Amino acid sequence: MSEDNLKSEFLKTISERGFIHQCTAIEELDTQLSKEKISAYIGFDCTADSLHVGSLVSIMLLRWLQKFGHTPIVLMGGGTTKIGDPSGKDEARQLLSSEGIHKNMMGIREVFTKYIDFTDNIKNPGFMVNNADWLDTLNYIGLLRDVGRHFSINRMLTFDSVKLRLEREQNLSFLEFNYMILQSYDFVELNKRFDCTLQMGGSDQWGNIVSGVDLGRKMGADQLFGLTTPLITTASGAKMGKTANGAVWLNEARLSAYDYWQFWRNTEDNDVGKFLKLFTELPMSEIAKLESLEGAEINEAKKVLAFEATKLCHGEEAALNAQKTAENVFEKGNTDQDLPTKILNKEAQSLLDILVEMELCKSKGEARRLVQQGGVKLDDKALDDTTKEIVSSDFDGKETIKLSVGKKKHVLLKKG
RNA sequence: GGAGGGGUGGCAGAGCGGUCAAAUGCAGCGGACUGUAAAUCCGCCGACUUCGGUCUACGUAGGUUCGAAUCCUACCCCCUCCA
Repeated sequence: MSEDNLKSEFLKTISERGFIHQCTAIEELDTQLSKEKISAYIGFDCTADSLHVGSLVSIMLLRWLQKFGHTPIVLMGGGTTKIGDPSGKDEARQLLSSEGIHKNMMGIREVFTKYIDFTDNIKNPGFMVNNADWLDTLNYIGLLRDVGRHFSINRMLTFDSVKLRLEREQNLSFLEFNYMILQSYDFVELNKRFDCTLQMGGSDQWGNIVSGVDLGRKMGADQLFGLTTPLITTASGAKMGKTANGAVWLNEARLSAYDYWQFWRNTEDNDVGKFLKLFTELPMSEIAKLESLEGAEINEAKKVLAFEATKLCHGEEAALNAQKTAENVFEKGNTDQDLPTKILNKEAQSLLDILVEMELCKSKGEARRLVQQGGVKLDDKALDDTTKEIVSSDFDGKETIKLSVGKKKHVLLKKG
């Protein structure tokens, strides 16, 4: 079970970069991986039309897999999303319609094309499959006889996903109880169809994955393997992936490249090394150097992290732009054309309205409070008048002025 | 089917006729200190407001009362035990 003397390049790399939490039969898997190229998959829910950084560990894992010549399979949970995974959830999720699921799948696909090569130009192109393709047409009796008989209720009750619900006195519907069976079946089906022998996923998926491995053995599939990634938390213990504005999405429409860059730039000191290993492809030697920076110097490492992570997600150009904008705004205190801009068409426009409209505040009450507390600045001068209107004299002859909330949220105002 | 317990703000969890826009903790936001970090301290944290107030909220719908998150009735949902 040791991770120290791995032979395969893939496992060696992901191990030293901190991707491995648990793994079944790691030695056999290592042997297989060093002998031949395999196919491996990770399943993704279609509960939203984009993915956020919470899934980024999995995405990077598939990327590494492809880099080492193996074939990454992205399994879209078009079928299982209709069920809802109870793992890690206190309450049953709302069920989604087929149309909603389809729309979400399209959005997620877009995110993946940035990390995985799906084109035929290489010998191991990745591909996406939708488990609705086989789950939708399953026959109940058939499933029970072929698959259901291999599952022990006694055993299922011991899995965390189920146990927690029971212990916390939260309802667990039969529908959700079946999720594990379907996910296990997915694995066997993927093995049959594409010779897929490895399922990866987050540590919360361990139970589901192990079930799949078991089911494979019982149903006479090839030997299957499972590998999970650790749950990534920040050094202060919070689940990573939240910012002022909510989840950190991976598509531009949901979160701009600039905000994405900012998210990484604001990493806690103690996380920089960990994040560089997981979310960039920089060589380990370079990461070690960056990691050893101390005090204010570690900000340089954070910039590298932000640039590399943004480059992967939004491209090099967007990453450079974000970096330049940030330098202008934070280090030089200037304004920058790349900030979100609001064009003022009216002679005088209420400050509170602008704050809400530009999503700097959720309500006018909040905006008012913010002004009273000195959190709103116009060209770095704090405002204290809640009835203020922006008029042309505020521009002081300039084309644009900068409106800020707190230290990190900035917006440009422009005369219309 | 029977008996009991319960549904309160993003979450957890008090309140059990007026002093309740609802204690406390967590999360979040602003300020101070800094390095766009962490920790710490201070302030805020339903909506609207001409800052006097107004409105909407304690599962849903009615009722009692001058007054209800708090009492009554019905319904919905959840939990536990029994069958």
